[in-house]
Amino acid sequence: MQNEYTEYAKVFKAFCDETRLMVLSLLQSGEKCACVLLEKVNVGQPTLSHHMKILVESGIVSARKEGKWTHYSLNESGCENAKELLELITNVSEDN
Amino acid sequence: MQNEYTEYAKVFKAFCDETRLMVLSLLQSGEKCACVLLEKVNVGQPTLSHHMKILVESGIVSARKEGKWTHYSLNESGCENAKELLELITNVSEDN
DNA sequence: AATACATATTGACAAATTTCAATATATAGT
DNA sequence: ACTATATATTGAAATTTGTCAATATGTATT
Repeated sequence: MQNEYTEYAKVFKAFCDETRLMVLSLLQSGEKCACVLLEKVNVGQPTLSHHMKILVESGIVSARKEGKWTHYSLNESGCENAKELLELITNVSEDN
Repeated sequence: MQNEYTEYAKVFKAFCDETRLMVLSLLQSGEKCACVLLEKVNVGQPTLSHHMKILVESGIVSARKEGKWTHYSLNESGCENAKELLELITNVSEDN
């Protein structure tokens, strides 16, 4: 294939791994640095880094570098976009 | 792991494959039988059947058997549930 | 500049997912 | 009962994803 849905799927992939969901849940209470996330989540540092990359690339999470640290936070417009996509794909059309 | 997020992830997995997104999009205009979906989607019959199983088990789609045919449709409460989960996981908490 | 620390990248392996061919099941029509 | 049709299941191959160990990069501190 390789169509519009490929792009949509990429967004939803952000949400279909339990480690990523856990990270998102941690970010709901505000920006967190990678080292804090690492303490809470049960994976090694390179694995977390990999998941953060997926979250950032899907637009759901923002990264802010500050000295040695990387601070992550929910990207509100990215989250909005995900919600809109979900609406788009699940809403029943009027003229059924 | 194996926690609440495992269950959430299962719901989002329904949306993270482009074939499944295409099927969902087809179902937006109303119930369709598997044979109709098969014509539109670029995978073989066993593969479609596999995807439909995932969609049904995630609660996003309902199946209705009628004679030889299986008719699939969007399950509105399942879709609602998915939207609520997405809210739940992306909403920034007040007391940030 | 040397060291320590935080994070990212690479490469390899393991596990999960997608796919198909072959086959099974179930129903309808003859 | 036989045949045709629609869908499901099984088993295997191919692909993708998640994981870790090792290493690289980049920043701060001494």
